[in-house]
Amino acid sequence: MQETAGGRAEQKARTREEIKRAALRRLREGGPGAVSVNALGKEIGLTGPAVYRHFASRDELLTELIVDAYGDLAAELRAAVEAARRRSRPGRVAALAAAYRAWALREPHRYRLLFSAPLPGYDAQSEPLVAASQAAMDVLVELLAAPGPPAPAPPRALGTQLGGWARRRGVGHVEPATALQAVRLWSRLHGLVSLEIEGNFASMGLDVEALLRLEADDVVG
Amino acid sequence: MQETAGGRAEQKARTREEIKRAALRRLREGGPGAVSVNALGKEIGLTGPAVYRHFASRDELLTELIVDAYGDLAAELRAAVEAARRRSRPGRVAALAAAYRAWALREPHRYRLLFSAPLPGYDAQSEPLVAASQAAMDVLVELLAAPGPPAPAPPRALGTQLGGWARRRGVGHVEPATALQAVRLWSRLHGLVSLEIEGNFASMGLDVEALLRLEADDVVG
DNA sequence: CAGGTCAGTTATAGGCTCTAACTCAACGGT
DNA sequence: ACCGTTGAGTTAGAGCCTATAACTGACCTG
Repeated sequence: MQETAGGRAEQKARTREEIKRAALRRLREGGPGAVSVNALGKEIGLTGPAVYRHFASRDELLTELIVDAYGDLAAELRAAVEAARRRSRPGRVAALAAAYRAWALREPHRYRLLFSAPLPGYDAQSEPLVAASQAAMDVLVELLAAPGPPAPAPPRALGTQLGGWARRRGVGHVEPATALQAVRLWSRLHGLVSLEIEGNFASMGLDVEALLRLEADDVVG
Repeated sequence: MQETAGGRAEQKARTREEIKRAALRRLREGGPGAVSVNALGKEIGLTGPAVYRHFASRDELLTELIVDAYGDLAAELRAAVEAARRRSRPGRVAALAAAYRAWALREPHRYRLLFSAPLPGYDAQSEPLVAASQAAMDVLVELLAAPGPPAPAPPRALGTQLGGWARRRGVGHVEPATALQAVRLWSRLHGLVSLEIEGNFASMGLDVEALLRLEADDVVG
């Protein structure tokens, strides 16, 4: 052991990462069912139970994978928006949409992890998960909150709800109309991309990219 | 045994149904992970292996649950459209959207079964599954193909793809523009409803019904 | 250098899917 | 009316899985 330098803490961190890498590998190759604690241990030269020194349970490990995935997705979206910063507002939204889809197509196993509860009594409402998810949502909100043509006002009741949400989240300056755009964009992205990933468009020979652009453009007007 | 009349075939059919009912019960109460062949058997007074006389594998059982669920959903949508037959076209679309959401909220465990692969190497592309899924999609297409204001034409390439799809499916009379509306409606419904079911709107206090109406109106309006 | 900490081990409990081998009641042909 | 076949049920067991318990031995600290 101790091929690389570092004390116990560093070694432990390295092993944790190694386990997570193995988990992602197996997730990619065999789906969530293939991510078994025993198999992960074996894959990195440990026995099964040893893994429990690093993760309290399989749930904890998967939760961490989910949080990481949200982080990666958010970073990718942020980068795409940044790269398109010279383009028009609709152009930036289209760039974000394309990046969203590209990430999901590149890592469908991780995208699935985010949006379909992989566990028996899994709690998607747990603190860190909600936080991670909202961090990704923030990218959309920020982009849409940038100066641009005024968004159509939401119906009265929805407007109140969206305003309340923005206030509770500490972004009270965001207009309800903008928040509505963000929600619409998010749900449209997710709808199209998740259907595509699960193969529901496979038999249709559709250019989902074009469809996505259509839907994204329609959100920002 | 043999409380009710019937020969071996009828008895067998009854037991199959009983197993499926137990599976739905456990699915509702404990998620996909709780649908174990052993537990199902016990629940209806059999040993675990006996269940394999009726279903070749757990996969086969789940596949049948999925096909049934698609059927139920399609029937419900059809009924909603029928009940709203006196209303305007947008009114009928709104009714369908509401019915879609209502079904999903009433049976989230079954909705999840439809749209998130619950199994290791599950094949969502298998013949019966695709057929069942398209039967549900047909309800949307039929509704939108009914006489109404002309839908905006899709971009050239998308139009070609949608036309080809309609032709291959034997509904060549359906305009590409109509097919596009169906796909947009479908993906928007799924996006909103699946996010709602997974709790992603929970912290937002949103009236998803209103949001859904907005999105549906936007497709036909 | 003594003592504690902790990552690893083996053994084990209890669950799962699914197969094998067997039993025995009901059905159908003669 | 009998008797062979069918088939729905049984128990036993292989080979996975998650997770815990008890133990070992290397490292770090005082």
